[in-house]
Amino acid sequence: MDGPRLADHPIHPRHITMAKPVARPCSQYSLDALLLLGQLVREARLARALTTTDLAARAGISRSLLQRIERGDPGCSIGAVFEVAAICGVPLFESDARLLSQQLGRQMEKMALLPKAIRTSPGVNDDF
Amino acid sequence: MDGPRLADHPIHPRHITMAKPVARPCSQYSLDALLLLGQLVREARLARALTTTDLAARAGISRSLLQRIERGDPGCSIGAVFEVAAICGVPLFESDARLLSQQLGRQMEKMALLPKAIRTSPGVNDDF
DNA sequence: CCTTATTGATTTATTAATGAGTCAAATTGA
DNA sequence: TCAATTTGACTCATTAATAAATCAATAAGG
Repeated sequence: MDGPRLADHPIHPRHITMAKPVARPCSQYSLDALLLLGQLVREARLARALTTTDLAARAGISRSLLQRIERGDPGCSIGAVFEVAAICGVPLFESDARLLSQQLGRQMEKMALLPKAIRTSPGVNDDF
Repeated sequence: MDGPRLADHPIHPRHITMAKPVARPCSQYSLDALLLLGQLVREARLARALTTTDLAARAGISRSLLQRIERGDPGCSIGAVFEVAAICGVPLFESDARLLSQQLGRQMEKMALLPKAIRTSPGVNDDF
C-alpha cells in the first residue's frame, strides 16, 4: 500500500490553476449584484481616499476580507459587507439611516399582521 | 485536580439564556438593514405561499440557514442571502436583472479610469 | 527617477458558518 | 375540535470563512 500515489503524477501542468469546485452554487444574477456592490464599495473608498488597510480597520475586519468583498466574493459574511458599505457611504436600499429605521418599523408592524405559517395544499404544484 | 468544576455550579438559572458574545461587532445601522432585508424576504416568501423548507430547497440551502437569514443574522454568507432574495423576488438595488447587468457594465468601465492605488499624506488626518 | 506606499495574491492556523437532525410549540384548514 | 403541517429553537459534526502574515508587482508623488 505504498506505491506511487495519484498526487505524484499530476495530470495538469503546475502553472494551470485548476478551477476549484465552488463552495456553494450561486446564480449569475446574485454574482452580478455582488460584483456591483463590491465595485461600488471600491469606488466609494477611493472617492474618500481611504486605503484598503484604513477601511478594513474602520470596519473591524482584515484587509484580505475587504479585498474579497470588493471582488464580490459570495462567501463573505453579509454583516461585514454591509458594515463596509455603510462606513464608506454606499447606500443600502437607497435610503439613509433614518429612513431605514422608519422602513424597518413599518415593516415590523406589517409582519405582525401576516400569517405565521404557510401550508401547501398536497395536490397543488406551484412551480414557476 | 479533580474537585468541583466551575461549570457544575451555574451562576444563572438554566432557563435564562446568556447572551453569548457576538462573533463580530456590527453597527446598529447594519443590523437594521439586515433585519429589514430578512423581513422583506419573509414577506415575499409568504406572499408566494412558500414554506421555509421549500424556499430553502430552491435556494440550495438548509432550512436553518434560511431561518437565520429571515432573522437578519449578520453571519450569513451574502451569497446565500442574495440568492434567497433573488428567488423570492426581493429587489437588490431596486433594479431588475437587466438593469443590474447594465449598471454593472457601466460601473466596470468607470472603475477602469480610476486610480489603482490611494496614498495617504503622512500629516493629514482624514477622520470624519 | 527613485523611494515609499499600496495593492493583489498567496498560505496557514483559528474561528465561525453551515447542514442535518430532533423536539416542542404554534398555526392552519377541514 | 383535531389532525397535519409549519415553524422556532436548539445540538453537533463538518466545512468554510476569517485573520494574519508574507512577498512580488504596481503606482504615487516628491
